[in-house]
Amino acid sequence: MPAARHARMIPRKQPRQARAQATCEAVLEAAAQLLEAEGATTTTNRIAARAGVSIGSLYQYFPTKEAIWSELVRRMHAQMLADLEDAAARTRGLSLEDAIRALLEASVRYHFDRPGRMRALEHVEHSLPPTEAISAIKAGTLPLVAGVLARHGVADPLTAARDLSAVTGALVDAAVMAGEVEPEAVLTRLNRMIRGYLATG
Amino acid sequence: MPAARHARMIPRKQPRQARAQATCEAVLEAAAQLLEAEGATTTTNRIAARAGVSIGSLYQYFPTKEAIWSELVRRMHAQMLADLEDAAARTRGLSLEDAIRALLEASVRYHFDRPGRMRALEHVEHSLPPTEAISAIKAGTLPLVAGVLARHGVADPLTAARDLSAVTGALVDAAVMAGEVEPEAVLTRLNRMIRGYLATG
DNA sequence: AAAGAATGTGAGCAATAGTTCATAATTTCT
DNA sequence: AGAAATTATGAACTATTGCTCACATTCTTT
Repeated sequence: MPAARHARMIPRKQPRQARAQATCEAVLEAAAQLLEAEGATTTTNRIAARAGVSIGSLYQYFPTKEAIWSELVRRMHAQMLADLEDAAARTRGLSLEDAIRALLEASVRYHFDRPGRMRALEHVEHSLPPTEAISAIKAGTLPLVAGVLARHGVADPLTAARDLSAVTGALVDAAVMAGEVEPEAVLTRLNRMIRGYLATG
Repeated sequence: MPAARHARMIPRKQPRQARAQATCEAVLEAAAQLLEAEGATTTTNRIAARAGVSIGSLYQYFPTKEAIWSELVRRMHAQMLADLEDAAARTRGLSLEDAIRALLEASVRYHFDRPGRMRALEHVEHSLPPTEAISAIKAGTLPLVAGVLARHGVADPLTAARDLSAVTGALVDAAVMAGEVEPEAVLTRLNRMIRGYLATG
């Protein structure tokens, strides 16, 4: 990580024209592709090149390389939260089992959608200074799941929600890495686990 | 990642005297501490400094920085395998439930021992070229667990072993990150999950 | 004690890659 | 059309850092 002389803390410009917006999106998409293919050590110059944009343009909208990863991570979590909110809204009146199945389906399908990208983003997130924008979103995800669980009488819903998300992510990752391509099979196994987890006594 | 001119592929020297062995150990311990504290971007010069050794000495025994991470990861997996073998040996004649409890206990306690270091090592492993030495150890871990499961009549023991290890690691990590300090509580929840997972029908 | 082997040292090389800035091109505004 | 604002460019600067090597020190052997 050479040179970071003056450490700019805020983005330089907000894109005002559609052209600038397109530049931002191109940078983000190129960054995501390179992150997945080469990891976080890919260079800003390579990102700009793949985006078909000059390195100067990149730095007009992203103050540092980390800011690019940060925005990608933020979007991932935002998308996930939206999907979960969507699923949670549909759980009214459902049995606990069906409610959980709905939440799981949203989560599992999301993980299965672009497993490589998801993994890579989760990976960079660990080596990123925690952003307010990201923390806010993540802070919303757990209570959302916990709320559904609580409404169905699950004890210690916050811990349960935490356990469930951890287990879901891990199982899907392991399955994908082992070459599984069928979300259904993973969902079935997950459901068995969670049924056991929630079984009282 | 500047300068890597001639890309040495084999270690330079094997330590022959006790003094050299101590140097190696000091480097590895310093590297582990710095990895946990600062991540994989910590510098070789810092590692040498903390080890109380000159940078030249470090490079006498480790051809590259990655080789240091690699050896740390190798040792982690070796230790884990040893613990699991130990536990597996004790499962003869036990019920499925007790056998799994024995394996889980070994795994959970290991994860709880130095959670930060474990997490950091698992993290670097992803960004490391797969070593033969490491692959060999990992290739032994799964069949070991699968063997115990198979002996107790579990269907698809390899998948089950994979699922169980993934879930165990994830649940412990999540619990530790959330501030839990009691292995027992995590073990209890894990056992409930796994009982559900293995329940037929 | 002397030779030879093993180990330790650290200033400095070489290359990388994050970031800037002076300038040009394009779009929007009046 | 002209002015002003926005956006794009990319050569180059420079801090960083993985790693080497010529030399000094310590240990082992005979």
